[in-house]
Amino acid sequence: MEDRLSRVFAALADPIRRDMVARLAVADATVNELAEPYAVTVQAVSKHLKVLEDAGLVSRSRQAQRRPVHLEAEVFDLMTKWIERYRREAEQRYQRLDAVLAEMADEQQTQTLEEDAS
Amino acid sequence: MEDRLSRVFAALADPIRRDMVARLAVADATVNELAEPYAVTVQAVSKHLKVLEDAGLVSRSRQAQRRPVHLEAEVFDLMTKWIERYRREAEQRYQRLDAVLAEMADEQQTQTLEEDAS
DNA sequence: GGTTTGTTCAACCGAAAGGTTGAGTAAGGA
DNA sequence: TCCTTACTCAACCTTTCGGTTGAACAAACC
Repeated sequence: MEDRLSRVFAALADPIRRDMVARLAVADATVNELAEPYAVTVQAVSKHLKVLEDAGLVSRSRQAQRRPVHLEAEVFDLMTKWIERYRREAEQRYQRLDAVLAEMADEQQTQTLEEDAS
Repeated sequence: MEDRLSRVFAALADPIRRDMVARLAVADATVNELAEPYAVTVQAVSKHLKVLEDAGLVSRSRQAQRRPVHLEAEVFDLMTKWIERYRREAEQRYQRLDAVLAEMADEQQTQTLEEDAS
């Protein structure tokens, strides 16, 4: 799974990682702060952060022994663009189908009216 | 990974599945049609489709022996909403930081001007 | 210099993911 | 009825994932 988009989607497929992203949207946090609410070891959280970092979703600086984690909002654009593109196509197709069905209904009604008239 | 959002993100973390979604955005297709371009067996593609179906991204009907696959565009909203929510928060926070930095720069300049005046 | 705090690295484990082959089912066509 | 087409199920294999424990490193603190 080497490509960027795959890494980003995979990173957000985990509930703990999504929750960390949600919390990081509010404020930067250290590894220990992030680990606190979850029923897993701090090492596990450290691994989760590596996944998020490899996906480009977060960056880490250094502050004494602490490694504050910061959310990188730009990466979200990648996903949004991908999603919106295909959703739009699919919706347009759906609307075309609706149009075709409406046209067929119209024709049907015209036929019925002609029958009534005869 | 029982929750809906996790299943959707996980489903789209695979390049083959993302490509299938891209093609299904253009037109419905059967399992064999979908399998054709990839260097994997049709059974593997069948498994991929099950993943997409469990995530609610596609639905399947029946047409003689064929099982046409159809893209369900609504599920994309779930993801988009999630992404946009946290991106917006993170961006606002970034802009607040910008404002603080700008303010600090202003104060710095004011101080410099005062020093110049004295 | 030794200890505490914050974090990562390494080795391991069980479960799930993504692939295979081979057999089974379901429905049209000869 | 038999054959072919379209697809799924079952069993298996290998790699990755998410977790663990235990040790190591890095920087403050006493």
